Amino acid sequence: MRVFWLNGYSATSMADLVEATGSTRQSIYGDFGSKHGLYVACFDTYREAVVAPALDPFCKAQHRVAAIADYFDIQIAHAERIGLPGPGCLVGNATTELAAHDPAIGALVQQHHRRLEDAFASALPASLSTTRRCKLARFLVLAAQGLWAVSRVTASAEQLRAQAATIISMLKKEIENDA
Amino acid sequence: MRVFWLNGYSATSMADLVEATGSTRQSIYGDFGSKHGLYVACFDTYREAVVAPALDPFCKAQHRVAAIADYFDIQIAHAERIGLPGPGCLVGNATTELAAHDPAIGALVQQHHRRLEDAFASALPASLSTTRRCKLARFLVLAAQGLWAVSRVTASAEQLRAQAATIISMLKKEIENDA
DNA sequence: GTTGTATCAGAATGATCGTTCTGATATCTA
DNA sequence: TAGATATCAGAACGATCATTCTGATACAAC
Repeated sequence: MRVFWLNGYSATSMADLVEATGSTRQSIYGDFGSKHGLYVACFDTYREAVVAPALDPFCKAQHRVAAIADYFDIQIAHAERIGLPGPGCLVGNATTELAAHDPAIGALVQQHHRRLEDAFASALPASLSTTRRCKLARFLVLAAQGLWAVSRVTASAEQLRAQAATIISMLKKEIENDA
Repeated sequence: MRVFWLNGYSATSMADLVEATGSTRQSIYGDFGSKHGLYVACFDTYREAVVAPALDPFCKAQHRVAAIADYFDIQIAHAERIGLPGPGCLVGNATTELAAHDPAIGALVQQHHRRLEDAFASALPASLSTTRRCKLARFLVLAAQGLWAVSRVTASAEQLRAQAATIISMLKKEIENDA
């Protein structure tokens, strides 16, 4: 997963995957059928191991805008730990590299966006209308994608934090204005 | 350029390029030296043929926030004309696919970001402080990247326009708040 | 008309790709 | 211990990759 995440699908060879997993070609083909099958499995793993924990706070406490700020903070801290410029978001990378040409991946990406959007929407104040919450949540999904893209070219975690702060600050102003 | 733009670097073969250009292998290698050389040349062409015209209004009239809205509108209209889901932004695609592994491309991407940031900053009101304008301009670069990423998975130009409208609306609220 | 120079399509090249096959080694069952 | 079953490293496969080479064709100048 880490290799796909960092290098993308096309630039990753089967030899890279064998080396990175410490497994064998035979086992990989036995378990996943093909390079593409392994990629899809990595996509699932990413969802469970990276996305789900990050979205967990959104389920536990609703209507808590701070959860959104936490989400960005945690993701940036994670990127910083891995090293910047970093791999960004596996789904974000798949969006630009594969989504248009691979319907299966395209569907997974859209599903991920919906999930992220729902999580963001649930964190927004109950006082806002559903359509309003939806609109802001969509904006946050877009902002998140932009942030991971930037994280692939910048070495500065501080810049990412500043960007996230701007996003959150703008969001709060929107909410205040609606109230 | 169009082939690289749509399919990315790795997924584009020399055969694809020969077919798309109507040229010959020999000519391509004679003029650009390698696939990579051609890609860099396409990057330059993209800058001149796509980015420069889009940024032109920013040079002509400064401190005009409407220029930012126009920028998004024009780019979305262009994407709609090409067909959605579309190729997004060549630079944005290069950011996720190549920037981390190819220093030359990484530098070009950063340079593009700076140029975009400067353009956005120049459109913001003179009443704002330089640091404030810089911060908002950086946000807009991030938002633009997010928007082109979304444009690679959505078939709806209307959704893109709605997203752009949200961004502009938030920006205006920020500006009002600062005044 | 002949010679020199581009330009051309397409074959050749070595490398690498994803995928499969081949035995050898290890692990388990009885 | 004997036999069946996984698991292993690595060779082999055809396809495709970027790149180079080969002649043939078209056009230039003299």
